[in-house]
Amino acid sequence: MIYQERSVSFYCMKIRLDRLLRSTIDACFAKGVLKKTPLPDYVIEIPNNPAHGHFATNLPLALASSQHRAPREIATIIIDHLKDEGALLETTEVAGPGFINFSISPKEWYRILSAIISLKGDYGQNRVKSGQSILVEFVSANPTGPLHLGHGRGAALGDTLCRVLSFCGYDVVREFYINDSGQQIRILGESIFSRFKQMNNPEYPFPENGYHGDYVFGLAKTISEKIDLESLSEEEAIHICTRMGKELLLKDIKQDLNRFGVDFDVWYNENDLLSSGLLENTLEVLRGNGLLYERDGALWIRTADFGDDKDRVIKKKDGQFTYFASDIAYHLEKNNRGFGKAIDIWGADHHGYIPRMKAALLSHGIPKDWLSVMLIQLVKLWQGGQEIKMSKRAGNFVTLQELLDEVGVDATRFVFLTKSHDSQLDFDIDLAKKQDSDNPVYYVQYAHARICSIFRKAEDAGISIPEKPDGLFNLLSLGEEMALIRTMAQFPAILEEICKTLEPHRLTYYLTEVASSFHKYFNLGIKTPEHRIITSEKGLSQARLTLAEGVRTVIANGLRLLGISAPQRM
RNA sequence: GCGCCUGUAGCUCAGUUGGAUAGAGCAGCGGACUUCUAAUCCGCAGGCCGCAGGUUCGAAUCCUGCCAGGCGCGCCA
Repeated sequence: MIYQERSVSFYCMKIRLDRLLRSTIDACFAKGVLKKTPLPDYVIEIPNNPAHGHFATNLPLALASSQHRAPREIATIIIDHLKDEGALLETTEVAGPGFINFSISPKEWYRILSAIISLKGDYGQNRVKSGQSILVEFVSANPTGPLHLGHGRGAALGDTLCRVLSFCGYDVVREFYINDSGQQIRILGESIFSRFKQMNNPEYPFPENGYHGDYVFGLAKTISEKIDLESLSEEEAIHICTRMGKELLLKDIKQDLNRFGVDFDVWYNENDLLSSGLLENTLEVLRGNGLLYERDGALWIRTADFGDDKDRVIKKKDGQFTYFASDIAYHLEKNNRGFGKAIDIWGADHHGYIPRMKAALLSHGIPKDWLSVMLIQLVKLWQGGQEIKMSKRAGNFVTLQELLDEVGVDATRFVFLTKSHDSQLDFDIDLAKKQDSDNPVYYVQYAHARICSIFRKAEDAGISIPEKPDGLFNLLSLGEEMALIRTMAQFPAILEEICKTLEPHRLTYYLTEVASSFHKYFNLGIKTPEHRIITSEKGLSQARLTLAEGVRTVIANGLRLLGISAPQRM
């Protein structure tokens, strides 16, 4: 068995079903009841409509054209030849245009509940990817201002992706690249210095592309209190402002991220890249491979040979390197560190850089799919019914910090993770502020708190989950109970899918579904006391408590991966 | 002009590898608390899945062409 049953029981179920189908087809070929043809593409899926069973396959439909027979007829043949020796199935039926619907025997579902209970915090893990190393670079905000909404979205997305990847067995390194050299950071220094001069001379000119945010005044004040800037030459003073401004901002950035529940393993300085000679080395290698040439006084790299639209300048006429130059060196360095895969999370406005980056890597023999770039679309901010246009340079933007003050970490993370990173996100401040009971995050958290409350009640009543509850599971016979188990069973598959598609937002939707399924079940007990979790029958209560414990486990594990708290009371 | 992303209910968005009757939240209307927590549940209403073709047993999903919005296409950072 390839998969460890304890960690991926749901997949296991699907794999067993698939194996059963394949051996049945083989048997049909051997008996001559079906023509021997190559197996077509087909799926085994969970039908939308619960009346269609737990799993359905379109195999008969897919076989129809090569068999030259009606799909329903083929479906009947397959069903007639099924040899379900492991007693996996409860029912099978031909349905619709030629699907086969399967329902799995309750015994199999109980085994999954049993696994959840014993795995606890580990449920959902799988170790298939054990050892595969992966570098995730995200946020990477320039230390020229505080983090804003867009960074928050990237942080939430990257962090949760990393949590899921490592839970699924990848060896993950989280990295923040600090653009701490170059023109932008220089302008920061000039802006701070100008604000300092303006304290005494309001007429002192402000740099044309300077940073207008209020925080620059604060930096000027802080720095000038520590250093006597007047005693220095202007050049020296600007240098100090640049260095200290960057450090102070970086400290704030780290603090904000930490508060947001996001931590990095590596803070990589662009300066180190330059001072260590890595950039120079990279250029030499490129030159050695004949990938560089001079034109119009600048140095160019032949990215067009590797899929880019055109060649790119790597060193400007004035002798300065472009950002692209250090980005190439940086990504080659990532590759040299031996990662099996790299993921970059960028703002969508950088999408034009993907082909040139991949071209540069490919020119070194690094395949295009080694690097995956996830683009984050814009976050638009709404307040008072209209959009607030934000610009970092103009200094008019809402910071992550302000957002967290207003909305809180849990709700902010949840909102960011409900949308696909591919679609723009409208963040309505008014709504976010007033949201306390309507916020979807509370819906999920409430399910957790509710279960905790039931356990407190159970304790008072002297009921607890027995050491080995498995024997009681056949008391779980309500449709809602079985549906709950089936939903819980999908958790590992959801996580696996997130790793494959790099779409963490699936997790928020899934958890909402689990919570919904539980709330529905809970509400049965309001009208019908015998459907409560804690009933007059001890065995039944214990079985239902075990089920509730499973739900609590799934929600807690899921919220942990989202970086959201799972409160005991609300 | 070229490229990338998006277009699904009044609003914000999900929708698995192409599957059966396209979903959720909010907003609207009507119900359910002598409870295990009503931050919940149930029901009603709401849709030309941007438009037009094509592929096939079958399309929101894949292909082509349009339309609309966003973002890119620098020896800017």
